[in-house]
Amino acid sequence: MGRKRTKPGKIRLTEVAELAGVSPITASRFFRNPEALSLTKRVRVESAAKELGYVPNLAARALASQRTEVIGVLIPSLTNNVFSDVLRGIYDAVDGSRYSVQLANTRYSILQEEKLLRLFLAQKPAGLIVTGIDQTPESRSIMESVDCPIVQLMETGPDPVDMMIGFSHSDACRAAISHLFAQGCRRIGFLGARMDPRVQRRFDGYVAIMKEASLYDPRLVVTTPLPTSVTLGGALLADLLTKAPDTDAVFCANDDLALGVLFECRRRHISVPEQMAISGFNDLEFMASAVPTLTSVRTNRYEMGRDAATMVIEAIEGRRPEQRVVDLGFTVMERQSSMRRT
Amino acid sequence: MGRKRTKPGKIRLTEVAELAGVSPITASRFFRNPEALSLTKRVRVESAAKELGYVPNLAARALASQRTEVIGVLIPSLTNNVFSDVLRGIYDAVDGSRYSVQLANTRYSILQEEKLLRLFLAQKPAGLIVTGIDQTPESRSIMESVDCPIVQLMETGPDPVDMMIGFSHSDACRAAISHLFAQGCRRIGFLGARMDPRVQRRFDGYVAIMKEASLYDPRLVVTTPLPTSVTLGGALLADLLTKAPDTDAVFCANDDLALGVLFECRRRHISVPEQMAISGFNDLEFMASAVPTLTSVRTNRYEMGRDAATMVIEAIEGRRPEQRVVDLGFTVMERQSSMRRT
DNA sequence: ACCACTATTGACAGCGCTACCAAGCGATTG
DNA sequence: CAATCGCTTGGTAGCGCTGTCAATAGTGGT
Repeated sequence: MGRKRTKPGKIRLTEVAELAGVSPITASRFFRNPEALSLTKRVRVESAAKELGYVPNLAARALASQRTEVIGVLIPSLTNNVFSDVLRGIYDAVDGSRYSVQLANTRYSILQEEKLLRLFLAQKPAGLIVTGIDQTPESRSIMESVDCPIVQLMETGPDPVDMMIGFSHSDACRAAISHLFAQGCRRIGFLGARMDPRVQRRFDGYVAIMKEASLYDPRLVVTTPLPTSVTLGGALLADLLTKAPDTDAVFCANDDLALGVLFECRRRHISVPEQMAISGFNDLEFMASAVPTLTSVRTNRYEMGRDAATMVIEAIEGRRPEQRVVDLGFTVMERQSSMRRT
Repeated sequence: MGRKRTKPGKIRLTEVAELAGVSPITASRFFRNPEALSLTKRVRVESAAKELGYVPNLAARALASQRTEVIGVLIPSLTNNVFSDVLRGIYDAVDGSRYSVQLANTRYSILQEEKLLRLFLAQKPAGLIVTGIDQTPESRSIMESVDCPIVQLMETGPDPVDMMIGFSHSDACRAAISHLFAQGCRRIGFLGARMDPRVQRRFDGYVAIMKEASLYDPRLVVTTPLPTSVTLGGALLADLLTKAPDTDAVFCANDDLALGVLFECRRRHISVPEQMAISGFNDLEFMASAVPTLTSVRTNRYEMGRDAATMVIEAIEGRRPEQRVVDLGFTVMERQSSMRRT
């Protein structure tokens, strides 16, 4: 004999089936596809399960069925407010479904992402949500050869692996710069920290529109690979003003930087927006209540997470969405920090 | 016969064992306890596994061993910066170990927490990290009857279920109020949002020290069950000034509120700290770079998460920590927003 | 040389559940 | 009235791994 037998107190599917007077396989079906049972058996199994307090053993289920009910989520950071909003959306959509979330943090490394991807896929997740469209070629081909639904998050672009939900960072940045143009700003600086692919694309949008207006000047650009922070926003503005003292506006690649810029302007007695217009990006909650209120680009982060999870779940259950690529758009929230003409 | 046989391409432990020329059980031991093997077999199994690209099937392992390598984490919110720092600590400590994190969000509901706890424990996690010390009696007895290590996070208190790591919110609040006393403040308001148990204990500390100084006045207290935000900080200050126009300082139960108060003071041309001293709580990054810089109580959130996860892992592996209750303390970061006498 | 003892290794029998196939059954059809 | 169909139900045989125990090999003491 192998080992000591199962602890007698343990409720297995067999016990439920016995109490309900059906075969184990029928009881099993009840939990996976109740409609397949006749009404009488369905009721009997249900009450038996409730009476015994049965909880399915997920490990056994996964082993026998070669599938799990786990949705893997790969995000680059847990700290960034942007991702916590996205995550909240994902968890809200997944809670209440039969699925659960397995979260992993790539720390902005696509090599780490590739590693985690392999790890996830070895456990046969039901679905996958990944951040961005800049996977390694290996990651890409791993994802393409896998048979679970995948959503790429945060950006839109050509050539989705499977599904995609996000918006155009480049266009969003262009819209913010256009707004600054309309306010009469010409020497518009670009501040960026942690140049991840999303920030890079915002930067591309900035360069393009500035060049189109023949206003591009490399001295107006200050970026750093350091992680973003409010303090850093102040430091980057200081750099910018050293390189280009005639700067009349700054586009900050995220809102933390914008807040830091606002504080730095106060410190230096630079009036906002008269001497310096400011635009942030993401429209975090505090932007609307700063003094002056801060212009930003609203992105639909919560919705992005929620809809991504919903798309994955629908696809798992065989209901593929009509459109594989969803653009959630953005809105330039024009506020005091950039309103020169009113 | 039951079903179609395993897809031939699939690498199982058996294949690894075969290639290495050992029995499957020996190969199995290699992955769980390499030291138990002789050097030769260890090397042979290792290279065989690498050559075949073997990845263990966790479902099978969990089923056979009746254990998992999952650490369940229950937190009340994904949005709050405080928890994202804690989570980052947890993930940092768990990444690189054999364990993985299963995260669930209680949404500040202890009933939800109880439900999730049952769900987790049914899957036999290797360890558990829960937030706070205010579980329902049922949750409490469930946790006590379970045999995996458990860490309670965020607070210290008597009577841990198992282990505990945090600090005294009441003492931390008292320390901040003492500092405001030392600066000559007497009419010190308390602003609180989302009155979760931690905030409640900060409030208890406030009431106690104010009463000791015979300065307690209910008109100085403004709280709301609404979730916290910067905007809300401004609104709460407005309420406070209506009820108690002679307020000369505010203690904000978190930093978002403090930032909102700062902005509201600017809006109303109330000078900080001369007319109004401000203290926040948690010491988020932006506090040090606001203008004026904002006083806050630094809490060691990242360390809390990291150490909690480390304690759980150590305990799982049989190395119980000497002290079951760890107090990580706090530091009042005295900054411009409260420095009246310099 | 013999024995107790430890360090390695292997055989066996499941862990709890589900995929696959087939059988039972009443209803429908030619 | 037999053949057919669709729906429900059950039997069988694993899914890939590990706990338990026994067997074997190696060690040093007397």
